[in-house]
Amino acid sequence: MNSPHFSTKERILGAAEELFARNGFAGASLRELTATAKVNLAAVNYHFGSKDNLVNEVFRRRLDELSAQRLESLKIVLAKPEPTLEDILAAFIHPALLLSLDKTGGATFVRVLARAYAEHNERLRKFLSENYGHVLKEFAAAFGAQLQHLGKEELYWRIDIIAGALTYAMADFGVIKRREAMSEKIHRERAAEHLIRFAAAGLRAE
Amino acid sequence: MNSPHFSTKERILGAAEELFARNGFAGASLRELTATAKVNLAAVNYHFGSKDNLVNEVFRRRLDELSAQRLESLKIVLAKPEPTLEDILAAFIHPALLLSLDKTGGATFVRVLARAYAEHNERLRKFLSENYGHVLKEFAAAFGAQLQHLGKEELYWRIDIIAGALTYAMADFGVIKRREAMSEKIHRERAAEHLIRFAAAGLRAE
DNA sequence: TTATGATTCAAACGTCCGTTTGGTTTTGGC
DNA sequence: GCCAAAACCAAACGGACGTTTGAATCATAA
Repeated sequence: MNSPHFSTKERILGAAEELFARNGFAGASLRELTATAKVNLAAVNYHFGSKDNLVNEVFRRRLDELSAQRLESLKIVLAKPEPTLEDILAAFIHPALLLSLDKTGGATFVRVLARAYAEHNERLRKFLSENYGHVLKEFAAAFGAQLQHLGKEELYWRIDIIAGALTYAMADFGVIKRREAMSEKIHRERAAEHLIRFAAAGLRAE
Repeated sequence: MNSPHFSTKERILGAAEELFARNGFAGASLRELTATAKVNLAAVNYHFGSKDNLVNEVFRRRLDELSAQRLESLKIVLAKPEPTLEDILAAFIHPALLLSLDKTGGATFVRVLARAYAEHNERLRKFLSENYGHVLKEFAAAFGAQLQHLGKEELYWRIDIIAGALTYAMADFGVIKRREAMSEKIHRERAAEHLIRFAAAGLRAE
């Protein structure tokens, strides 16, 4: 991860992902972070301007790709003659599943994402909303076309809850440890399937 | 909440619950906390020994009652001739639902609980496991009696996931704001119903 | 080779943190 | 009303924090 052939910026981002996942944004200090990344303490402010902005960039690095994959999957699904709710949900969930199974930090990042949810951090929310809000909007439109009886707000927060449940499910939470890394993939795929069924029922409710 | 007729300890616990929910454990400083509670800075260390221990006591105050209610509900359910998985799940989930609807800080506490999940804090986990692990154990035994084909570990982490999903669902997460406080109660009750169905299916799976 | 901009570095900045101290005030039993 | 214990308080402690500085080092194009 932090091998010397990675650039300083990349080593910082990698270490930040690890430490933010383990200790939270406030709990991870730049001193520990730069020590982990094997860079000078001043490097974070030199390359990223501030710790706050480093947090943003940690998200940007992963969410740019995740959002692109979601939108691409959505586009494919909507091209079908009669796309189902489950199809649209899969377009949203499967890219996150792939990310959580990624071996180069993606799994760690999913935990960072879950932290962001728990933190209710206003500054971070604004950043995420400004930069990735359009993805939620496109999915909301796709769901809305299938659920015309639902109000716009109602629809939005249902999608939001699904995003939260997904994040949580992928983030390896809980008190008890898993048995083997082997079944991790299968477990996550199962979780995604359950989630899709659950979310589809939730969306159709009322 | 922090009216003068509450004791210093109670005012500290109330303010701690609020600030831990809003800023996290590391993010909430004792200076802001004691200012909110309108007590002297030294009062936290005088009454609770340390900030870490204050965190423990915030949990103890609510979880003692929550655990007792869960165990009582479980006892009643197991006295029935043929208790279903849904019955047992309801015994676990309904007390948390009641807590989340409580108007004197319970709703805030549920968010603190969700933070604890996200934090992966080893010290806090140990405290929760030592003090409330027996509740999970009793429920695991009840579920196990109905699901004898499941391995013990498998069963445990399924329960754990349910606890996580419940916590998340009750914690008011998500990016989008709710419409009215009025429908809050109904929404939560619906969420609990969905959760019970979802969890029952998850437990029966495979 | 030299000049220039980008990068790294050790050191220090001021601020805020959790905690401790020592003294003052309040409380409750006699 | 007295006194010991409990509670409260202002002030200070050392340490860790994010950030800034200015000089040293590196890379690279002229």
